[in-house]
This record gives sequence, structure tokens and C-alpha cells, in this order.
Amino acid sequence: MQPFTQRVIEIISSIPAGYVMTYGQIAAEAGSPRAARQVVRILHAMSDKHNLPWHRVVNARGEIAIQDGEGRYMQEHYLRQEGVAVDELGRIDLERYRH
DNA sequence: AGTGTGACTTGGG
DNA sequence: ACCCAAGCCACAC
Repeated sequence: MQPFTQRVIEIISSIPAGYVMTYGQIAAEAGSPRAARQVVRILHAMSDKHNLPWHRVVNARGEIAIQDGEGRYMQEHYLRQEGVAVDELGRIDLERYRH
């Protein structure tokens, strides 16, 4: 496991229920501000086996990044379940919910 | 050593 | 507020 990957996993694990972080924000915290896309790949590879709260990660505009489908539906569902307001287009108020 | 991979980001219009 | 084009980068192969 590489250091950057390790840090990203730790950071995502640390997001409290009811809050969200953006890909870029996580990359920056992990020490590489422009590696947002790498965060995506890590989620793809690690979300299940590390039991990560992947649904608490959204893009810089405060939108759910996943395309319509099962994953998209699950993310909206989890977030609302944790008290995060998600509109019908999958948008979230970052001012309010950013961690 | 070179190439492909993305659930991204940013800047401009 | 929306759309697009161009950057960006750690990692696997």
C-alpha cells in the first residue's frame, strides 16, 4: 500500500456521518491537491474491502458524481439516511455539509 | 520507461 | 448557472 493511498483511506474513514468531502479536498488533505482523479480510482478499488463510507464523497460542485444507476441511488439513500439534504438532481449544500 | 485509467477540477465564455 | 477544453496525477501493467 502506497502512502498516498493509505492517507486517502484514512481520511475518508474519518468523515463523520452527516458530512461530506470533495475528491479534491481529500486529495489535498492527503498531500497532493491535484490528485482528485486518483482518489476516484482508490474508491473503485478499495471501497468494499476497507469498509469505507464512499457515499460521503462528492464532487467540487456538491453533486453526486456517480451516473444514474444502482450506485447513484444507494449514495442518495445513505446520505439522506444520515440527515444530509440531497435534492432531486443529487445536489448537496457544501456550505452546510462540508467536513 | 511508456501507457492507460478515471465517481475530478478549474478557468473561460 | 451551464457547458467545454485542457490539465492533472498516483498506480497498475
